[in-house]
Amino acid sequence: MGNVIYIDIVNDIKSQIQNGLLGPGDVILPEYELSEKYGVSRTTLRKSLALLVSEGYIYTIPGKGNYVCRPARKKYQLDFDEVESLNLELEDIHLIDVKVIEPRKQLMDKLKISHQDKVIRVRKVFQAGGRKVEFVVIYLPYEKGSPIVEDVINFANFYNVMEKRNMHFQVTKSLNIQVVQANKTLEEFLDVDPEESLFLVSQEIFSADKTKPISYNEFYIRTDVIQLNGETDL
Amino acid sequence: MGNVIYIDIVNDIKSQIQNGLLGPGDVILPEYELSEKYGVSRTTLRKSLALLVSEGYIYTIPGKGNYVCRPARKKYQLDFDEVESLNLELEDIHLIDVKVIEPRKQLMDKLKISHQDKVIRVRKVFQAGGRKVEFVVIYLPYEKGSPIVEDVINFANFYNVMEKRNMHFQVTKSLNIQVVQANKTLEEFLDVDPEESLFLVSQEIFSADKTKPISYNEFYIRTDVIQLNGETDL
DNA sequence: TAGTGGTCTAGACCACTTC
DNA sequence: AAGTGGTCTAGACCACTAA
Repeated sequence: MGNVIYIDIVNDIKSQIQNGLLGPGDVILPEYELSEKYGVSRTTLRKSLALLVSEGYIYTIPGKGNYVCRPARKKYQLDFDEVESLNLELEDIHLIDVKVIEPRKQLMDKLKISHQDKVIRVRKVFQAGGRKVEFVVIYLPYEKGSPIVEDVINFANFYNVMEKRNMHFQVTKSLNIQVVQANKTLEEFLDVDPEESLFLVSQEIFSADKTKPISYNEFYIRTDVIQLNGETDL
Repeated sequence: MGNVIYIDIVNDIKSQIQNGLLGPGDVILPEYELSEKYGVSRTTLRKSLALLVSEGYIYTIPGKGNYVCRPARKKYQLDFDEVESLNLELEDIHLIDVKVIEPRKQLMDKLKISHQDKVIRVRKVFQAGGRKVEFVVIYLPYEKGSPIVEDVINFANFYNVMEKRNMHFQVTKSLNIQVVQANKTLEEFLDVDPEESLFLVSQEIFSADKTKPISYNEFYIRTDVIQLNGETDL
């Protein structure tokens, strides 16, 4: 009984779903009947339905009708940033090396490049709390004279690179989170014990249309300096 | 140049933002001016703006105007389910015990209960690939005669409990992901080596309005049987 | 062919911000 | 008081689905 009609309608339909009055897969009354039932215009009624769709309660099949979704809420909003997700304040970023390398199979796959193409590899170590906490490897497809490499070297995270270059919202990113055992490289650059467990977050950055890979990154993080949080989104 | 006007407008404004023609914090033209500029009704124009808001490109201040967001895309859509996120097919669920316990401080905090309240603790072990891979601890506020306990015991994940009880979309959940060292309990029930690293996913389940805690759960998972994936959402 | 959702209009009234 | 976004209407035409 708020003062906004379309919200009232949303809540009414929600409660019908929650009470089991409307079960998963059921068809909802057609829009014009609903608009009559609630005594509102079809436009307003459709605004309510749009909200219910965006919140995952119903889905629409054009030409057929609106249907109740089955409950499937496994989605969480996760926040990850290679710098800001650390529990400690970053004290230093040390550049290990920048090298043009020949890609291995896995990398060729990730960056969608061929055997002849070259890749720029940037490796860094982040220091916090008086010790090395994160080992970062950034892979970029090699393009002659591309100025982005310098930015990647100089800035802590890709967000800053984007901001500097005025790249707004042009990328999509994906993450893979796992735990791996330290290898020789990690022992050397991160000062960890042999076979110590480390968080490995692999990140792929694409152009907005998901066709052109921009970068593939690996973040090896000490397990005691990071925890990730997620929340269901409405 | 599609055949849907409001999508064209969305793309036009998007490209203005991406080209830097519209910078973060800038005010967009007022709605009635935009509707004139594009030659559409204000209703249609507003549909475009609503889309841009939901995709994180702009935000609105009522009575003032629409503003361009600063780029801040650290959000990922993460999928987690205590059963389906495993790399292996689940073979067996073994119930260890069900016990009414007195809550410690941390648990009192999580479940928002007092010192006198009791808590039901359910512990299970999941088996896959011929070995124990996941140790599950479920905490529920004790309510006399609550039938939910039985469901929690019998079903593999909370999703199934919800489905059986016709609880549709009534909860919000949050996750915390970290890596912990095995303790005596884990050594015993999960057959892991002393101090072996384990994924720990802590899950809080609330009522939809986030006021009433329904359950607090801990999932200890062998690091080699799980990896989590996230993707930026548009 | 009838029913459904998808798009769009032209205009109305309101609440809030700013001056 | 003027300008802004928020809500709502009553109707139109279209594309798709199903019988």
